[in-house]
Formats: sequence, structure tokens, C-alpha cells
Amino acid sequence: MSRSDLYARFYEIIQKIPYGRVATYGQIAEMAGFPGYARQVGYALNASPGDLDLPWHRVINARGMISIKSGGPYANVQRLLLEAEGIEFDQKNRLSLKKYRWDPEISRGS
DNA sequence: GCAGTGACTAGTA
DNA sequence: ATACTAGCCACTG
Repeated sequence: MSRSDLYARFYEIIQKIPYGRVATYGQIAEMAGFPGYARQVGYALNASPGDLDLPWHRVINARGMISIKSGGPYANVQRLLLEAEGIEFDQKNRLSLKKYRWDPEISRGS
């Protein structure tokens, strides 16, 4: 299993996250068949080329917060993109995983 | 090969 | 609820 295969697997899962929904790093790693690889999911996104049309902004940490180091150019972009999809943040910049977390078992069909 | 690092997490206090 | 710790594992120097 090469690095690019691993990353490609993560991208594959991330592209399935529906509009207006989010998934955690650990969740994506697990769905890709690599439980415990949460950090690598983040790393894969950091290294992802921009031309993949990947909904990277729908990937957040297990606490429902944006994990990009504040001060970076993308931290604020992610929040704006999520809000544009109807996702609301509370006063602590945290969103409700209960409401917005992508559950493929429930969202199947359509 | 070793040591430090990080878009992570689950535990513990 | 918040803060800190210890695992985690690929990447980098």
C-alpha cells in the first residue's frame, strides 16, 4: 500500500460527503479501512492538489471544530464555505455533530 | 535511522 | 465544561 493509494482512498471517501454535511478525520479514516489514521487524513488534505475538486471543508475534527491552525489562509475559508451550505456555528466556533455529521447508513438512497 | 512535527483522538483530572 | 496527557503514524530534516 503506497502513500498515494492511501491518500486516494481518503479522497474517495471525502468526495462522498453530501452537501451540508460534515465528517470527522477519524470517521473518514475508519470508512477508508484505516482506523487510527486520522492524522494522515489531515495530512492527505494538506498535500492534496487543488484540482481534485475535493470538499475538504466538510472534514472537521471530532469536537466539531475547524482544525486548521488559525492565522492560516484556509481556516476562515473553511468556515465560510460551511456556512454557505447552511451549517451554523455556535459562539465557540463549534458546530453540532449531532445535526451535521454525515452518517452513510442514514443518508443512503436518494 | 533518529527526532521533531502535525488539518487527530480518547482518556484522565 | 476545560486542560493536559499519552497514543497515534506518515512526513521531514
